[in-house]
Amino acid sequence: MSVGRQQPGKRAATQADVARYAGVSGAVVSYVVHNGPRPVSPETAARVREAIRVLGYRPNASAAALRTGSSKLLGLVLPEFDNSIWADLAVAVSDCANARGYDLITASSGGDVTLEQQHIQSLSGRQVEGLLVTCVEMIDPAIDGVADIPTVLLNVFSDAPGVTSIGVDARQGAIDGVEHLLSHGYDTVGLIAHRGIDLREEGWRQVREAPLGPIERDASTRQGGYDAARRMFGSPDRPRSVFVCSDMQAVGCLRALWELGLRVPDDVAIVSFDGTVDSRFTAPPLTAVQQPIATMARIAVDLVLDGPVNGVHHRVVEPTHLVIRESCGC
Amino acid sequence: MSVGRQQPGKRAATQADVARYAGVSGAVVSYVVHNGPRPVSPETAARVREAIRVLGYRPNASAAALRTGSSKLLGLVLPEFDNSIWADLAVAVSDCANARGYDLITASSGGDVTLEQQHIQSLSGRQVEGLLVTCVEMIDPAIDGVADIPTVLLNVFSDAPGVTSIGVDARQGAIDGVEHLLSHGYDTVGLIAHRGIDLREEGWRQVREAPLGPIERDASTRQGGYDAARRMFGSPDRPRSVFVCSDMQAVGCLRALWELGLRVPDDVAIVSFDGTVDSRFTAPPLTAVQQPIATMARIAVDLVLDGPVNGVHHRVVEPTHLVIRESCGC
DNA sequence: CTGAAAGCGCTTACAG
DNA sequence: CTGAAAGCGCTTACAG
Repeated sequence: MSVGRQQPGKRAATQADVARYAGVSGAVVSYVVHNGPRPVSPETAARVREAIRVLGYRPNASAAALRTGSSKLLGLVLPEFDNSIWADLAVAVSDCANARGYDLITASSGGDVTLEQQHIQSLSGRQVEGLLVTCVEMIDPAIDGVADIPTVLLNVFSDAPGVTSIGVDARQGAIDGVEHLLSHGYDTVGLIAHRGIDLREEGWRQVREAPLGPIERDASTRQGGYDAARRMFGSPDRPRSVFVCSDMQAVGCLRALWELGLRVPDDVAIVSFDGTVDSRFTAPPLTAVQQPIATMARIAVDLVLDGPVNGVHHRVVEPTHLVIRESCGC
Repeated sequence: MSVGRQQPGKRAATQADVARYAGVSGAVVSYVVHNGPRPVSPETAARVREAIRVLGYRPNASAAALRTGSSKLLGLVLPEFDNSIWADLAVAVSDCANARGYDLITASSGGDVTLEQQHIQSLSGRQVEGLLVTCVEMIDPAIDGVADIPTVLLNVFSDAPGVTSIGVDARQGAIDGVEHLLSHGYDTVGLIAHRGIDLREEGWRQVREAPLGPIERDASTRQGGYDAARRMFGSPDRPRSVFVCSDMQAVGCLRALWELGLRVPDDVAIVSFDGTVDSRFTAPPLTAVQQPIATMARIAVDLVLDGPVNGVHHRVVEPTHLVIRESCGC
């Protein structure tokens, strides 16, 4: 059984071990591992490859990184993991990174600016070649002090000079979602919002002069959406429809409505924001303003790797896309 | 504005830069950064700290890793990310790692054994000090060849000598879930299972001599659960209750039942396996056999870091815990 | 086509 | 309490 061969304390083979075994110099080992930059005769290359196989040699990435200054590592900092939108982003970024030969270190700040700052410092110490940061706060001082690392802010709308950011037009997305509900003839559109400032909330306010309905703010979690919905729909003057600022909150909202015996979309119509896989499998499936996560991930990775990034104000805004499912009553 | 200070091309400060600025040797810089192992006078230390601050010095982790042989990096390989149970595991492992001063590189194999193998090789090249692997196959040859890295298999039930693994008693968990349904007096208990061999399926079979109900196998995703449920509950001889082998599949199943106009638990009672946060916020919330993910993550991290691990057959089995919610009809 | 050697940025005995 | 120096394992001009 192959796994049985695991033994404790075995020292990893080095380039020098391979060179000795194959009777060549370390340089040649490097040449065959990287297929260059100098040519190697087929016979020698074969001997080296055999030695690599026999000794189980894997080049020490730290040594290579130190020598070349290239760690082949990207860093991703997220507010939290327990939210499909960030989990989706992590997957998408990881895939893009891998496709370009990079590994990804992901760190979650739990919404704590201090922790976020620590992670960024730690990642920069690891000489990551690019840093993707989804800030806890709109513009975050933590990205300061890592000026030597190409950084892009994700899902944040910074107009600061010298900062590159990418995100959707959340205000317009919210407007699209709210107007879709209005187009169904619902007289009121409540809002379940995040805590803190949010362009989605601004979008909702902007659709009409007068408020469209009640607003409840809570955490961007299932529980937050649940609590907000219990408050909003527990009273008799509940709105006829609601725009929810994240899929996570919408999942909690759906659960609250179910408990209250309110049917979706018959009693309450819902449109949510994010369009993660969660929104496709609720009952009923959620009509949602979809963020193009995969596209944003790809652009962000390309940006940090191919720049220009730092010191350049570059602001990529991707459009959202309303996906009609059943929760809106279409 | 602090972020405005980002400039392109700035070279990161090195230990030598700090030493020069503070008028000390590199050794002293190292001593104050690590608070040892040699003492430094308070005045000198203060000067060094000032230099570090001014120059924005962050020690090069690659150089330190190369010198000490300790990368302070852990590796986690998962089948896929788009499943709450793995996302939860990634969070839990990341937290444990961070608490011990380690960063985590997470790689997802997408269920592909070749890709899994590549990731393991890549991670081992990065000199990760521990490797946590959730195998695509029950016992995986890919963990071979990295004998110098402490490795533990997660959520896998290997009796192979020389392999350390940790997971729940899935067979017993399934038995508990199925028996709970039977205790409600339901005459049939269907099974929505994973593809491939699965101890949960064995547990379900083991409860009675005769089959308890129909079985449908599909992917461990929301879509897989949805498809399986459509097949199982689309026919008139549908079971009165069902045990679903993962929360993801249960979410899809709930959606299918909703489409078919079947109420939970009145028409169909459900118990699922995993107990992730998803199971708490479905409508109705799912009674579930809960895996102690945080506990397993902690034990796994402690094992790879404090061993003994490789070459030792050590098999940690954690109990599951049935969490009663509403989908079972209690 | 191949080898000897420098140097990436650290940490840590060793000497003072 | 501090410094000079070796060496971790690579990659890459440079010389042959």
